[in-house]
Amino acid sequence: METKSDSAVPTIADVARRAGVSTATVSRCLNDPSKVQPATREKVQEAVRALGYTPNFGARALVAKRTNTVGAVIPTMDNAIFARGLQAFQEALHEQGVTLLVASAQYQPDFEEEQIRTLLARGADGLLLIGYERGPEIYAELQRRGVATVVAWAFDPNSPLTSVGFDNRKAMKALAGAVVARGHRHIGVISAVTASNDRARDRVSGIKEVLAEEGLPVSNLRIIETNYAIESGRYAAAELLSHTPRPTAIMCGNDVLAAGAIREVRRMGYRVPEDISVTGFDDIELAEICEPPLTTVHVPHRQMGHRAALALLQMIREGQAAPSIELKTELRVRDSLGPCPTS
Amino acid sequence: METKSDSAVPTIADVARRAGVSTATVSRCLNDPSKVQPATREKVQEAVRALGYTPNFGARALVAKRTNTVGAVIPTMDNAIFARGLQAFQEALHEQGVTLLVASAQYQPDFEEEQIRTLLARGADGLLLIGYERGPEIYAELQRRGVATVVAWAFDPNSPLTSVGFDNRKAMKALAGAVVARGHRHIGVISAVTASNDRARDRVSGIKEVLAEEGLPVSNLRIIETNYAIESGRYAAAELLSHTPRPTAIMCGNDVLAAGAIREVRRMGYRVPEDISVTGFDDIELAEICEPPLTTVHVPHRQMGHRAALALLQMIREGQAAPSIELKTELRVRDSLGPCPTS
DNA sequence: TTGTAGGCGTTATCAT
DNA sequence: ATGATAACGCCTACAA
Repeated sequence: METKSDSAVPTIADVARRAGVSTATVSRCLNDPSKVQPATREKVQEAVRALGYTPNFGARALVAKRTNTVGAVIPTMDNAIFARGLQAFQEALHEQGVTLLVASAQYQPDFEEEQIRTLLARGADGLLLIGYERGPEIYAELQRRGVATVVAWAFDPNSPLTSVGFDNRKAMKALAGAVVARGHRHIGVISAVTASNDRARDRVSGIKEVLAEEGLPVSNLRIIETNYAIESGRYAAAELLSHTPRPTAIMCGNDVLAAGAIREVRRMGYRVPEDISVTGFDDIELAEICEPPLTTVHVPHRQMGHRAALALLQMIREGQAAPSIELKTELRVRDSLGPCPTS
Repeated sequence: METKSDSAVPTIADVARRAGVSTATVSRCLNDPSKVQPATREKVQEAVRALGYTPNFGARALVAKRTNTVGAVIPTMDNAIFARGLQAFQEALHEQGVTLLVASAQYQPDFEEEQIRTLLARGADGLLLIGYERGPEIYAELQRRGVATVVAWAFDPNSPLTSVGFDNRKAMKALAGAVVARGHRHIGVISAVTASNDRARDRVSGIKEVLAEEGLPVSNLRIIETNYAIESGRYAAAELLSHTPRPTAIMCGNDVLAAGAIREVRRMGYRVPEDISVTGFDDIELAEICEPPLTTVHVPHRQMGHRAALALLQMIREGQAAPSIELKTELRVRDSLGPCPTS
């Protein structure tokens, strides 16, 4: 048998009792200290401290509308691609007293839906999602709940959803242009699985478009889809190089795949970039420590996270959509890209 | 003026009304379907679907004891060190219908405390923490709340807290032993900031102990503390190599730092490992794609995450501490470590 | 098997 | 400036 207040989690009532005031006063003390006299405020704060009281979040969320929490559902935590942007996102939120809760969807659409619902049920005031691609029911649900939502890592001016990101297709086009300009005609592509991944799909489209514009047949492209991992990049590279005609350039959907590809290409005895050029996407730290350093598309991850946070906070406060923001990516031409070897 | 049920978030009452039953029946349907007749169950489920009803988490947490949520507070999301283990942790939880919420503490003790409280306030049934080092008040709070807690990435058989991890000191001793055995006498160390980071401190201790056992003066060690980033590894390496006597081996607190160090060492014109040996810690994917591949300590990240999840779930269910689990690390000797050049 | 009703901890609306 | 009290949405005895 336990007495109620014995070593249990204190409630606002315990604090009120100890401070000799009403629960309402305690509540005011916590939420708007200016509405209570310094003397009583002192008493309450002392009681709070002594008891180690923390407001029950559930109860608070039940009656208030705000939870000061936003959720982010990212495809994976397994590599650094989303880490930098998310870090900046969190920093900006924290400055405004908002807590970030992160859930990973492991690149599985139905799992992502589940995670979104989880965050919603927990009263997230806003949501950060990666890319546009998901079922319409989810969007309907978000709208019905009036949950502020920002899409990042993608940009679509025609979508009703606010996005803070960049045009993946355009970015990859620029890179593919640089590759083709160096004489490469047969290009291997290592992409993420494009089903239910609009970013990956857009990037591949960008490459295809460049080839089309150059009057090159799509058959000059050999595309392998795989999951994001260094090992996958190695396997894919090995396979690409076993084909005839052998590609002289391998364009990868991100830097992680590219790092694996470079490694494998060299292991097989080819030189980079003299024999084979390799490119990445994202410009994470890894890109610079590759040997040779990776030619890639620089994505302003921190800026993206920061501005996404500001947009989301604004939407939460004002209760209406904020304008989308297109961020510019930049080509980073490093040593992994060279001219096509004359065969 | 809005009608209450108009396009708002549905409550259990809405579902009950639509299904023509009481709220209690709906609740039972959701929590223990076997306690309600198939016919009514059908009606309720149809209403749930039609309305797109999701139970309000706050309300549920308020009255029930379980939230089926566990939280993890990790030092950073910025690199892949914790990613793999966390991924496995999440997978194991998800299999049991438990949701993982992640918060990052950015290697700041007070921020970590804040994040822990946030998770607690949100009713997390259990917590995964990294390392032992934090204030006693937090532990008191955890105990008072009866929140199941598991410490990972560290192992201390003497702590009352359950840990699922490995002995950082011992692991690094093994590696340092291998370095010294190859004749290295002057060793540079690039460590994470050891203040409030027991793992980093233990690793450095491991190196010191080996030197002591070999009868080498501690002054043969030159230690630089820095944050975890590839760039930091580069700067630190540059500084280490500018000292006299120049170290012949650089031991790093993790693979990320080591990758940066290798890059810089080579950029400065030294060969690895002929002139300078470099070692890492963790054995993340990066270790294998380094040039040359990194000698490092292999940490069974996925196993650690998996077993931490099982231990935590067990503690939540049984309401008492589970035994700690020590995982074995393994030396991975790759090309970045070579014999000390005879000077 | 199903319905009724009380209470979980908090905030907000009224009084005082 | 402070206190009483009615919600908030859900679960769970207890009743029927």
